[in-house]
Amino acid sequence: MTHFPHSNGMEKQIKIPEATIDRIALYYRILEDLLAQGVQVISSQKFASVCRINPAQVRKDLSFFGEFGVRGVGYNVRDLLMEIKKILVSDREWKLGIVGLGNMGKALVRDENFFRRGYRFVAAFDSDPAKIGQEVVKDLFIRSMAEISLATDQLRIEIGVITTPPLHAQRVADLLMDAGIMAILNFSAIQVRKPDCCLVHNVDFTVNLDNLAYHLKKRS
Amino acid sequence: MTHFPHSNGMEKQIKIPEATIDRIALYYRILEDLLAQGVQVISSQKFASVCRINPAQVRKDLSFFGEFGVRGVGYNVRDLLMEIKKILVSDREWKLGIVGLGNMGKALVRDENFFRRGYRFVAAFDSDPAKIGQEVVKDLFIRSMAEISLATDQLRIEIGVITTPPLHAQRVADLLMDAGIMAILNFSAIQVRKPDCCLVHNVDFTVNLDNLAYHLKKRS
DNA sequence: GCCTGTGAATCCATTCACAGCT
DNA sequence: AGCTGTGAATGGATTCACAGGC
Repeated sequence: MTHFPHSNGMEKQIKIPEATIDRIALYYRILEDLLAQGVQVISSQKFASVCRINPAQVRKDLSFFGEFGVRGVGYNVRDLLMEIKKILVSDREWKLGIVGLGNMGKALVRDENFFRRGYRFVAAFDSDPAKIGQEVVKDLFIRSMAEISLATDQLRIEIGVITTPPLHAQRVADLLMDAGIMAILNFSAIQVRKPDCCLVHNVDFTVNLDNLAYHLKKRS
Repeated sequence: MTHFPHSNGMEKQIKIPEATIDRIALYYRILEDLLAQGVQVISSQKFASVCRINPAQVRKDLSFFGEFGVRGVGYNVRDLLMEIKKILVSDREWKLGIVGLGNMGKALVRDENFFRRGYRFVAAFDSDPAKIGQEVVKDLFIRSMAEISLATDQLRIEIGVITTPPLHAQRVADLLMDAGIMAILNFSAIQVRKPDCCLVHNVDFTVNLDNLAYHLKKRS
């Protein structure tokens, strides 16, 4: 939750809002587009209008991490992209292990967005004996659940992705955490119990739909 | 953003936090579990500990919509479930149309969670001529993009789901909005431009991964 | 005694507004 | 003149703490 701004070591720690991290990830994606379009320099004003947020928000978000702009000018798109890459630790690959190769699991490992952003599925596990040994995508063979512990260690898996039915999810999460994994992206519709040291993000699209439905109804 | 609490009409409008709506959706899922486990009554204290949030938060969230508990006792699980069902408008079906039947699109229409929560995919569209006519799931045949407008109207589609590549996403969103759709769940990695009247939720798992990666790094 | 419902207090995030640099 | 970086002000959301009811 805290950070040494400007990376020169000894200042007081500053709390960085969680929302800022997520927006920075968004900025990264939009800066990529701008660069592809040949934009070299952009003001917080213009950039914010592309992102559909407040210009001061952009400047404040970036200011948590350093001073990346030029007064009177704006931000160099390529440079800012590189800075954000460092902030988000997107300047290296992250190794993922996925458990549960049903429709959703398969869709995720085949989704090239993960690869493009530096996320590599290096292992896949399923409890269905019929699936074990299947090559779900080039060079990725489905392993048994019993292999989770060893493979996590040997392949240095850093983030676990759970796409099993809810009933198995807690057991799978425990296996992953026992194997030393500190971060989990959980697509199963349960709240995973976990120690404070482990990070878990839950993804449930039907919650998004409930939210949309609520607002649709309210407007009508 | 506003609501008439207790549903008797003429009180001043109260702003309901967006986060409250999302938590209410979470409560709904957890109450289903509790009911399945045979729990009949639960205090905000116990319920909050299951949800891993603050008890006052639970009570405050619910209080925006009415008084559902009994002082000195707690909340009746079945009754609260029914009340939340009404709040979230989960007491009826919602019709979805999906555009883009790649890996992710197919995984979504085959995911039984949507069905269980009352969300029905009633139409599927893709631009690939080879896919048109395919039965992607029982009774759901892929249509051409040209049919979006007519089908949306005839089938009374209420929410659009976009699972196309980013390049097509804006065009698809425009088609859906032109056809009168007021809510979109967008899985493509772009920020959709839209009028204020239309609701759009963006889903990008790689943003979740970026967030996890950031925190993993910071801790190490 | 126990637990809900809620105003008040606190905490956090966003936006304003301007000093400071180019 | 133009735009960043940031303290101060505002606006929201969460939590506290207790009055009120079972």
